[in-house]
Amino acid sequence: MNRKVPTASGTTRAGTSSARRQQILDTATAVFAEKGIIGATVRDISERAGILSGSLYHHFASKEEMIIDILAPVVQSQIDEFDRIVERQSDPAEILRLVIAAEVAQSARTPNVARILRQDEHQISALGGLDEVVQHRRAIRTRVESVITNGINAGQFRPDCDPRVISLALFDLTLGAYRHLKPLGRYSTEELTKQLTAVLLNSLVVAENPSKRPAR
Amino acid sequence: MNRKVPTASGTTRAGTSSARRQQILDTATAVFAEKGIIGATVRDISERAGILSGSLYHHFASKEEMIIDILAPVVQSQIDEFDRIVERQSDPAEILRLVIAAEVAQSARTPNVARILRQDEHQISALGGLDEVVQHRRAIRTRVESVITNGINAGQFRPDCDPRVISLALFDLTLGAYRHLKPLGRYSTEELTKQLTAVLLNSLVVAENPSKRPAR
Amino acid sequence: MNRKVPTASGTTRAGTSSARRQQILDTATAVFAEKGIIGATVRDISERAGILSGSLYHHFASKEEMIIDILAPVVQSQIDEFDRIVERQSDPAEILRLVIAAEVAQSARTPNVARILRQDEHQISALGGLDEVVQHRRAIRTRVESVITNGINAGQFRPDCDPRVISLALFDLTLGAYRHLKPLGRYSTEELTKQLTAVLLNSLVVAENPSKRPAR
Amino acid sequence: MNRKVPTASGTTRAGTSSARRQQILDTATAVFAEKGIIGATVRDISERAGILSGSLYHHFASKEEMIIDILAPVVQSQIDEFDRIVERQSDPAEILRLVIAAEVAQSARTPNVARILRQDEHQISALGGLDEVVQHRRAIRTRVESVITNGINAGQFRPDCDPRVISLALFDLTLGAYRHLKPLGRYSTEELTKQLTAVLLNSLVVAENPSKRPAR
DNA sequence: TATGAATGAGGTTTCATTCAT
DNA sequence: CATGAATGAAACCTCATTCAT
Repeated sequence: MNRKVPTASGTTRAGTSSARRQQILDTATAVFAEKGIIGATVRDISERAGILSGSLYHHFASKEEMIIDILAPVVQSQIDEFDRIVERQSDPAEILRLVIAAEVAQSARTPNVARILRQDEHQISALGGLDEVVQHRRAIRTRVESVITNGINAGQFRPDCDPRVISLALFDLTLGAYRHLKPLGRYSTEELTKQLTAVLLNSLVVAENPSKRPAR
Repeated sequence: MNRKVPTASGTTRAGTSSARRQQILDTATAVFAEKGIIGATVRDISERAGILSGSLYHHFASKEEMIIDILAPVVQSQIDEFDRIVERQSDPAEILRLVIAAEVAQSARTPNVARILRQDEHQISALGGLDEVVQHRRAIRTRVESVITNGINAGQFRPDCDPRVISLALFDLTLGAYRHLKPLGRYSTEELTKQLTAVLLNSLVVAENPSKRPAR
Repeated sequence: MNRKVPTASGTTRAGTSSARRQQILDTATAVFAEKGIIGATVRDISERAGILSGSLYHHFASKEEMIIDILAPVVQSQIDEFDRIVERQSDPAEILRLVIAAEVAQSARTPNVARILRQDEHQISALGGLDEVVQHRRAIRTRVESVITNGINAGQFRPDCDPRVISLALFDLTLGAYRHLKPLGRYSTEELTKQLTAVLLNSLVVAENPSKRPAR
Repeated sequence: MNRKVPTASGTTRAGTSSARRQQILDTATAVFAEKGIIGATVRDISERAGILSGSLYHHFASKEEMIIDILAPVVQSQIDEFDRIVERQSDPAEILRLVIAAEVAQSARTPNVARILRQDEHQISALGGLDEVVQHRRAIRTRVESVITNGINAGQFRPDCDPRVISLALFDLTLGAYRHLKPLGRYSTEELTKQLTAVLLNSLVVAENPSKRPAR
């Protein structure tokens, strides 16, 4: 029981990770995205999963556990991705470019989770038991700030840009990416990445000479 | 906060706009901002207002009415402001600059409302009875999109920028402005406006020649 | 609001101590005694009180609070009584006599509470939030043990009596007193006290001479 | 524990008395004693038995059947023992002495069952299907009362002792015996029997002359 | 206007029990 | 015999709202 299933992260918890469980989790993700973490009732989820509400508790200890199991792997993978990026790259501009690409890709892969993270930021903070998730997200933001600061100190980024403002902007914009992406929107991941990279980096990188304008 | 706007709609019902009513509304705004529209209970608000929960209903017909009375005037004033701007200005870049400034100023004036609009976007859409507010906000966004399209058509903005992306980005960033502003943050309204204008316009405006780079 | 009503102890809590509250509390005491702390549902209580189950929560924060508010004053008064006794008396036999009388009197005054304390000892220990009550009861028992030990050391009580056994016996018997008392049973408080005193003290007191046999 | 008594009734249904069944029953007894009949869930028991909760129902038709199968044999053996005693003895004092000894011995043999009988008296009465057990226990008490009455009528016991009080006291004290017994407590069965006999009989037997005091 | 009691619908959760595999 | 998924009733509790005083 509870063999470590590759849930895209090491977040396997109490509940068994059966196929049914994952199926319910997917349903729940959609419902949470549609109605919000609080607005979505356990009955909403169970009905859509073709189950009685009490039966959910065979798979999950609580509504909160469902939410954690939905969000934690994604946030963890964001951190992992970030780690991989800064491991391979040292150029601040390049790092930011890759971070934006990664975040947009994540939004494309798990749009419902992105929507939840964006819409229910408040409830997530207040939920208790999601402290880990919240802290992880804060951790990434802080590290992106550092990257920007490094870029400024290296003379590569404009000194009049506040790293905190830019960092928050980066996540504000990439988190909302799901609104533009297929199938709902008209953009592919790559095209949207280009757009957002342009918005965020053009304002940041010092234009040494016209031929080297960073984003097109 | 919340100068007596014509209430933007016929939503004013039972309660006349007494001083007490406004005082409760201010308290409610703070509580909604802190706990979210759903998370904040009528009792939370009444306790903070030094009143019993039942007594709130002498001033407001429902929790929903409170929310409407909090949000509608602000959103209406955003529209009015926008109207005033496009009335006086025709240059797209200049319009965007002024819109950004206006939005940031609004965030500075009513930070709690900004926080509510940002955090509870979802509940606001789903609440029913706030359709007006929701439509107003959508209306502004559409009109900003038009302005950007005009700029592109006029050759002033880059053709590879999607007006919808930029428009959403503009509101994403300005709505979150309250996080940087005093008294919580370190920025004055003007300084933050400069930062955000840089982020948004640098990527947009065609750099005809170096001496004309739009934002510093 | 919440003026300190003389609840027979200092246990006034969050909920207002209105007349209605006390009335509900009395009803609840009867229901708890009949069906047991767990067996009695919030609906059982509210129905008998002529109220909807949700309305109980206007008066009490939780079922647990009800239980605490029922038990704590009685247990506290037991402690107070015990304090008063040992203040005035130093003779161990006399103390025990008075303790037995006090416990029986308590059982007569609040038979339902006695029944709850006796029947739901287990749930009370496990409930959490009743630690105070549980510890109080344990405290009295320990102090009665000391009194018995003193009696033994003074040569007044038989040395082959275990204070712990006698102490537990004393509370076992007096707690069950409500079963014999009017109106349910056939005994008055005084008569039953006599009976139980006989049972407990005859075995304890060293019979110095026939004319001084302790209980009749 | 629980020698294969003829089950005292026709309650044995689905499960044959396999070794596994008895093993689960022992586990259940411990859990019921620890958490109480209601507090102990079927899952608690099954977990401790290393089984899934649903699988319990291959051995028992219901939770109630488990309880019956735990309690009935013990209560039945108490009755049998009592029968054996009154068969051989006619002296009321001697009968009581032997009854006390038998009850304490039972408490020593099956302390968990004793604890259940003592703690969950209420739930047992209310459970339905345990009527037999309840009636058995009541039957013994009534018969002990008769013995005491006989003793009074014979001039052997004090006339001012109420048989009902003494009878209840006897079972109150012996049922609680498990609290004093090894391995938890410090007493052997014999020593505790002596103590309790002293408490109960000293108050009862008419002291004809000092040399004949009944209990030491 | 304010109070305080009450409503009633609905929320999350628990748990004994059933049953196909 | 055991599993694991599911059931369904019922438990405790929340909360926006109403209303007599």
